[in-house]
Amino acid sequence: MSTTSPGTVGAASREAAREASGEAAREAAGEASRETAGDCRPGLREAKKARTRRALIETGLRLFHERGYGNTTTEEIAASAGVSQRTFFRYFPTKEDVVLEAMGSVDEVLIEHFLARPADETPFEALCNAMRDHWETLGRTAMHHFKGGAAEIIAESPELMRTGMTYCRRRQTRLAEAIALRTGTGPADPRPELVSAIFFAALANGHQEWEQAGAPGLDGLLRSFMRQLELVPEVIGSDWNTPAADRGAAG
Amino acid sequence: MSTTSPGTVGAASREAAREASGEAAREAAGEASRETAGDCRPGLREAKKARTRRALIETGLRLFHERGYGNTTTEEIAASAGVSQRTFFRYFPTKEDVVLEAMGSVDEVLIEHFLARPADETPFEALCNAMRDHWETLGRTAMHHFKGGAAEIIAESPELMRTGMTYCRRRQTRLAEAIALRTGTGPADPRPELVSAIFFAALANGHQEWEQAGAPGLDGLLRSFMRQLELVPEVIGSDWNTPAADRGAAG
DNA sequence: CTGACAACTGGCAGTCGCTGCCATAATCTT
DNA sequence: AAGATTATGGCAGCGACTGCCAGTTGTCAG
Repeated sequence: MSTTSPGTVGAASREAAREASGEAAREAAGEASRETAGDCRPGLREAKKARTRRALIETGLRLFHERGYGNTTTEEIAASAGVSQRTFFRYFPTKEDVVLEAMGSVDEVLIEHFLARPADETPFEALCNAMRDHWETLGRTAMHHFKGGAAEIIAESPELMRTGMTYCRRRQTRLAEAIALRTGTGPADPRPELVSAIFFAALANGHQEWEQAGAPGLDGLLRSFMRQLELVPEVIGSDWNTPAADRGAAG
Repeated sequence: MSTTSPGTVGAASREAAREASGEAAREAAGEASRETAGDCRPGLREAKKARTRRALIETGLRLFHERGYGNTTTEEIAASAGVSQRTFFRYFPTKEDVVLEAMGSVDEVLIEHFLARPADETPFEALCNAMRDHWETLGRTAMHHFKGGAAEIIAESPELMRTGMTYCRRRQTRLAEAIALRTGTGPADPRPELVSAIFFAALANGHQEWEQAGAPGLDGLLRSFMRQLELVPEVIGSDWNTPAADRGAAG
């Protein structure tokens, strides 16, 4: 993977582990494997696990923010969270997953905005508008209180942002679920996943553009995001069939 | 020093190295640093480097194909190519780059088909059609001779295919260049990069779908690719604004 | 041809992500 | 409280990747 790579038997086991953690992420604080059905959390064990998980994420983000993602080792994160490195890797299959999971909680806010958009909007339109709504929320409220707190830390750390964008494909499924929910289609419909993939691809492009422009502030990032998103229909539709040389080079 | 870069610490240096190698890839066999300008290849040194590079790629692909990507170490590749591991990493910043570069040569064929498409087609349309042309070429000619040979090896190894798709974002720029060439726009136009990103995102989705279906043959992969690609305009355009529940849950 | 200079290479030691294994301790069950 | 589960820590180890230094090889002037 980007920062490192797998040890023993290669990529296959990694992928498996990653998916497992993906599912585990959302059942993090509940869901006994016993017959104690539903929401009742059966005990102290689960609570402790949830606490450890949260501690890992918090200290992880903090350290990433302080010394940079690449300059923070998993051992340091584990130690700062009061567990062993071995335990760290029982909670997160890879180091990136700490960032990804934090980013996931940010995505949830986006998803809420997305689901709140008027029903006459196309899924993709709703996504674009939700992005703008989301950003405003981020800029207004999140800067003040420091509760869930992932958003600001990520927003303030270009390196974290980059990590989150690099692996954005792994965030796509969660958004696809929300899209499927909104449109009412079933899990066999490939379209939600596709819109989600395109959305994130556009964001990744925007992020890259933003970095190449010298990362001119967070507003600049939003502008890049929105520009790319707005370009998508133009570029896919029949608008852009300029055979050659229309709006001059460097246009 | 074209292939390597002096890493300092952490992920940032990694990224830098990767981009450096990306540029180096295409100037692999030429370009002295002296004032001997142009195409003249000034010597034995460059030739040797090119030969080593090719050897690394060939043995790398062969070993990946034989024992799997994850079960092949960089040390084995280096040894089989007759160089040290240290030298391997002077040619390729990461192990994946071997696959990526091989895949790049496959992409070149796609790009040729793309550039050969009639001018009245939208860039995205041309891309879709080129994909189909490309695949036919792959299935017909490449299976017979074993010259450049990357295509078949990759096509026959799901693990390599997966690696290539996982990091497909790093292939996007080359394709974007071709798109810009065809449309005649300059490097400041963000649209080629965006189409390229969307194209690869759709492919990645198709690949994922294909894997989840149990990887039903290469024709199945092409079908998944094409299906996703064809869905893109439908999903982005105004066709799909089903507020809720139209074509029944479960697809 | 030769010697200075630059680029290329190998080897070593070390860091870090990540994993399997096993003994121990904590929690849950009855 | 005994026994069955499950979480944890520590250790040893693999493998990707890097910096450093010394030795080799191609290059180019004289």
